[in-house]
Amino acid sequence: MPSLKQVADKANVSVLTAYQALNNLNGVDASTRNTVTEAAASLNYNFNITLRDVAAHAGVSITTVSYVLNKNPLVKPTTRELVMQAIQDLNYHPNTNARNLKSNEARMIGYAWHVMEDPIWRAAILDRFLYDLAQAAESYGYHVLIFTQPIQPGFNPYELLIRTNRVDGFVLTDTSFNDHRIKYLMEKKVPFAAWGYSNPDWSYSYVDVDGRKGMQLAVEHLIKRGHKNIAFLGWPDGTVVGDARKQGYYDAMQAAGIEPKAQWIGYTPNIFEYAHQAAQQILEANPKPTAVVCVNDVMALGVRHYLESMNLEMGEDVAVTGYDDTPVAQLLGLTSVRQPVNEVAATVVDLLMAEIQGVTLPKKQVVLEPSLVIRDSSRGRR
Amino acid sequence: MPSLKQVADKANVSVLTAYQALNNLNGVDASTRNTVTEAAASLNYNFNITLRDVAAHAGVSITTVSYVLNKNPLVKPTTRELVMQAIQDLNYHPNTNARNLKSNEARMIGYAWHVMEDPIWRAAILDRFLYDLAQAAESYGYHVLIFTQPIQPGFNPYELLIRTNRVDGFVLTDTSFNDHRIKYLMEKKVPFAAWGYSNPDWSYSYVDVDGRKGMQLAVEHLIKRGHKNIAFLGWPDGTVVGDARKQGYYDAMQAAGIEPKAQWIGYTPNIFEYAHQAAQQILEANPKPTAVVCVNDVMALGVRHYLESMNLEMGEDVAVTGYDDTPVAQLLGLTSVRQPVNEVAATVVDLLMAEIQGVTLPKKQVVLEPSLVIRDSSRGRR
DNA sequence: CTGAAAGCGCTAACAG
DNA sequence: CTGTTAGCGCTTTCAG
Repeated sequence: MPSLKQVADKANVSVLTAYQALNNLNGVDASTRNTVTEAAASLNYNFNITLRDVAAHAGVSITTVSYVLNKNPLVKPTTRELVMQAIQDLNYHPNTNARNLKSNEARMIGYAWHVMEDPIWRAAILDRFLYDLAQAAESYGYHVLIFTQPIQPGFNPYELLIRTNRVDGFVLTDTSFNDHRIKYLMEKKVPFAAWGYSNPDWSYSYVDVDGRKGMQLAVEHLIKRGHKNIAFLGWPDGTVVGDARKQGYYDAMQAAGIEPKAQWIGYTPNIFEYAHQAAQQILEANPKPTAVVCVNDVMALGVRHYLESMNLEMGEDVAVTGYDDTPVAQLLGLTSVRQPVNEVAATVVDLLMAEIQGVTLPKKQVVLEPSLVIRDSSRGRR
Repeated sequence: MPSLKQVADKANVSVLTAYQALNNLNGVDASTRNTVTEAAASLNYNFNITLRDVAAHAGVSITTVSYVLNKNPLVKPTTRELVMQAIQDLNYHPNTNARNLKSNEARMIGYAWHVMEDPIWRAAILDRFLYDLAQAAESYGYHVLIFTQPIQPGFNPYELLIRTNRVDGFVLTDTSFNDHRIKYLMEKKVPFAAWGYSNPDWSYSYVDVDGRKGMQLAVEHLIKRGHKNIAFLGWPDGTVVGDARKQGYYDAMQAAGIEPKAQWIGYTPNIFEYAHQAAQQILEANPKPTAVVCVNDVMALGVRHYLESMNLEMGEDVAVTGYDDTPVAQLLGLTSVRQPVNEVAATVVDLLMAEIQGVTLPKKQVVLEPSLVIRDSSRGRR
């Protein structure tokens, strides 16, 4: 309840002096400091600088201060200056909770990630994407709240966060077909935007990186290098991401007039060791592939591992490409398809902000193009 | 301003019916739904369920509801049940902003990470640590707010977040000697806890993983495998982390009565390519090392790369160990020192919570032990 | 252009 | 054991 002004009055000094005394700044003599400290203690003052304090120090009403903070153009420039100075003097920062309570918002977006079985991609996405996401959010005056998604039936962290006004909306990644999170959020009309595509008949805000195109780039690159017997190592059918990438392989092969042999196609779960085994099968095919495009970097590393065990060299004996351009790809010289993560993050936040503000965008589905990063693993002799 | 009760009264129905009507739940006939919707519209009702609504529906005062929410034991069990039911009926969730405004807290901890030059460690820490951090925070009813640290003089995100009541404290990682963030936070008495040690004469809450011990484990393991000529590849002196690890190398060598030759010691910045070059120098020493312990996994991969270029095999021809047990280490079979990331995160949050609550812990510096994960890179013949 | 005042949704004396 | 009430710090009509 007590304001800085009351403390100042009680100590018989100015608001500014009271502030300086309480914050151990110089320019206040010891006895004054003492008087002020006692006054503060007797009033049970809590040291929070509020609008009221700034107003008292500037000699204006709190309304005026609020207007200055919110850049309301009605304020006379001289008054504005006065208030700005007072804000500086007292090092005032508005209380977010109060502001949010009043405006009924959180200026916060929620993001949770899955614990996936792919360590390197999981790591890569978190690093680059999360950073870019935070930055994009900050450009809107928002922040990112991260949370975990416990596997507990009857407990929905998304519902909890939105209903308690903790966040204004969500960003999703690693979407799947019939994604239950998307379903829930659409049903409840909760603002969200996703990185990734889900069901063709669901209309929600998302940005997608064209996986078909990415794989085409890889295959075309190999063809240009003289390869014809190009194998594909992917995941079992049914994942949105994997299926799109596989389609890209077929499309590029067809466009080049090459008939992919059935033995060139391998499917395994996204596990390094399995990829090793699958690589063996594929590379024993007849005609023998001279190149393998993989659905992601983990799989490509599995292939590399198999080649090593056979005393063959990736890039020399068999060309290999990965997908996602994880840090490992860079370290090991693996050609890989790179997604424009920065742009994805920025776009996803743009889409989410539109949702939060209730703005209807003409196009709330954005498809971005991946690019191919060529390294030694696809540079060797044909 | 209008409460659900007012809407209900105007439509001449119960609070519960009004709620059901407005949320398109079943059990309400179309005409009632219409009446309620109109009443809501005419009152400009905002669809937020508040304490007041729950109280009205349960037929008690808002205090009682608040007591139930805060598990105040004064409430009679029957009343409690009644209120719980009302909360259920209306799917009520308390507004965090209001609660935080009242209690002057944020129930949020801030975490920013550096953009470092080490991609795989950066990725690794974010993945494991951030997840564990979020989980630990959630166990206290807190959440993690992530932010970036722009390199702009005159702009201090830490100050901004704490002064605006966005967060109650911070978690730091990647601490350095004379860390300016720690200095600032200590000066301003802002609650924080760090993963990592800084200046010996600064007394702040931190958890540290004993780097000296970790390196000792690696060296002892190699000695047990029969190695004597063990080289060390580290960073230039002056980093808290690097120096501790180097000390561990010397200590373990000395304990085994081995005199490390000067040519066995290499220093380079934390860059893959440099590590490759340094490895060459070290391995041309006389007597020639049969093993190299590295200050982290990136350096170890640099060594591995050099070996490959010489047609030598890591683990077969030269034993190599890394540090940090990043995902890549796992994929490539690199023996590495693992930090108990989960425990670090949990402890750091424990320490931070004590700071926030103003509790003085008997021991606010915690040192945890690393462990050695043995893989093929150190298994081969001596 | 500036000020007075109502109130966002909640907590916690204080009084019954 | 429960209700009344005064704010937390801010925004924003509505008067001046």
